[in-house]
Amino acid sequence: MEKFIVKLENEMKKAFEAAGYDGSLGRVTVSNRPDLCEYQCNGAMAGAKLFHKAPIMIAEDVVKQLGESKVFSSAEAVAPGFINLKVSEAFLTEYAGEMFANDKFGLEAPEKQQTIVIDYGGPNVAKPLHVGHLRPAIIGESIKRISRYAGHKVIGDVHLGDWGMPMGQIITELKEKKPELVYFDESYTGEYPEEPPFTISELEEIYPVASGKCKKDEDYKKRALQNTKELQEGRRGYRELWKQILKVSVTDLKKNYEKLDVSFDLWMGESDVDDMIPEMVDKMKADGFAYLSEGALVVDIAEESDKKEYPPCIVLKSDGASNYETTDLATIKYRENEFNPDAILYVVDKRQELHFIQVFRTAKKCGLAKPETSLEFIGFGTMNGSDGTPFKTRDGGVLRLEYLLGQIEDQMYEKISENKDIPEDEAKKTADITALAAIKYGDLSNQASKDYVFDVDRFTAFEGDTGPYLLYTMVRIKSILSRYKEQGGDVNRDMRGFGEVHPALLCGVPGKNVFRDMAGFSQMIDEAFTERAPHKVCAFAYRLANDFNSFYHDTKILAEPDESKKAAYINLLNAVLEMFECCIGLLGFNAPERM
RNA sequence: GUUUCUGUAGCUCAGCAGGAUAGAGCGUUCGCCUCCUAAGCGAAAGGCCGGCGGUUCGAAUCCGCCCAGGAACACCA
Repeated sequence: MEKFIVKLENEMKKAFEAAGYDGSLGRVTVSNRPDLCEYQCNGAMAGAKLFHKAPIMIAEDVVKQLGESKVFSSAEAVAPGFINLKVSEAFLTEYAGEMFANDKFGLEAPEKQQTIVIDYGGPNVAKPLHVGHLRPAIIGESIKRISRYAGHKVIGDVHLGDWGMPMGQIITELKEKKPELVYFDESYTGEYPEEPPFTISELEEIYPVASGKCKKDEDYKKRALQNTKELQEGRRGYRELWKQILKVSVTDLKKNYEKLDVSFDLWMGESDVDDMIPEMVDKMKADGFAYLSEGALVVDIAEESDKKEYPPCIVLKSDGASNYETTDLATIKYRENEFNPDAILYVVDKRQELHFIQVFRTAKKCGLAKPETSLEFIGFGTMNGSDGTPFKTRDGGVLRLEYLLGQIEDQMYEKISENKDIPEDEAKKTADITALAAIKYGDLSNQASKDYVFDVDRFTAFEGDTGPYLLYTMVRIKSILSRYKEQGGDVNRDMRGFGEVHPALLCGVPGKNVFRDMAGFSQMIDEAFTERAPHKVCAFAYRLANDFNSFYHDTKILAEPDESKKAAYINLLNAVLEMFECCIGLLGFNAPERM
């Protein structure tokens, strides 16, 4: 079904054309002067030059045509040429009825369903998730959900860092510590044990040790490089050991992502495309794109329109080994072969932009990606502490994600248990839900590309424009609905009832605002999807919550003596709640029953 | 140095296919719980939208030049 604003625009277009002007002038926007009108059209001013006429005259001509309009209850021309509009309640009601009778609140399926691969997360195996992994997980997950809701086929890939030097380092350290392990016996030909030779916490300890030794000890580093090479070349024991590293690590990562309510369709990594590399590289050479420069195999990516010099893309290092660019290129090729996507989105730290420019250009130039595939870099900004510098623990180390999460959950728990008399296990559960909402909303309500300040105190304060505020609004609705049910009311009402909505719902300004907010839903989804902008969902939900809370404040719902009016209110509550559920679902969190 | 991003209220941020009086939240001040959860609602104070020019009837928004801060700039991912 057509978007609400489009319906308004169509009405304006007709009026412009009937008055003898260009219909394209009839663009309608939500008013920036709510004291004067609900919607506005500034087309008369834009048309002044075109038609050599004073804007106010054009506006008046158009307004005259709207006299009979069923869409607008009022339209006036205001100096210097604004057209101020209010929608008719009948029209709004009709739209709302239709909206709730349709799936997804009347959101139209896309003209063409796209296949979109989203690459987000990007954790390294054998290393715990830390605060740096929070943003890609939250933003990527939300973009994935929004894109899917918009009607597209979406594949989320965690894209593990599971290949290369760190793996060799771990093997080296393990060999030093436990040389007796069967994995290191080159003459061994039997089956390898099922049980991993380490736990996740042991594994997590090994890597920093190995990495530290590499920096100090040249000889150790050489061995690590050698072991990396042997792993990549397929030494049997190393491969088996590596599989164990992967297994233990992925199990742990899944557990952690699950806590964040973040999930991936694919758990692939850099290693998965390793065997595609030789062929890919050979072809790049044969086609004349890749050549040796300073020992490394590179592809030039400079373009005429460039304002600065771009270094070439290094496809193979001078020792012949692959690097980050190599696996990313092969991964593009893999995704093209496997999914034939319309777009591949990379939700990664914005500091990696140059790398992705290199990879994208190389992929297009060498035909790894088809020309029409949209390769998009969605860079997010740094998460800073309240002092404005990158988020660190007090002693300067990286903060593990689970500690951060736990810390916020604990604070939430305290707050909840001091406010309300709730059983302990429910309080704990509610605290976890609320903490996640606070973190996710706090992140997503800012534009992804900007750096943002992660202020634990501000998030746990949860007043104002926060996730918990949304949840609180929802909980209030749920509370009324359950009471209504206790009193014998029918809560599972049919939303089609809005077709004959009770006039009482719209007569007050707050009620009408709630309806107008909801009517903008499909427009908002459209923008959030095309602009990859979850913060639009936040802004929408926050506005709806504000307007709903005003309505809530001056409407006594359960105390309403007129039963039909009360039923209409309940209908509205159901509708608003449903829309909230949808919005927070797109943002990646849930609401508790009570808080 | 080059390129690039950012600069909006004391703080954290929206707004940027140009439009009326630049919006929120926090914080500050003042109201509102005999009433469905006050994690709420209502109101006030607080701004030469980094600076200077330009385009335009009209600029936070578009263009140019400055200033300040961040980031990236070939074999780490």
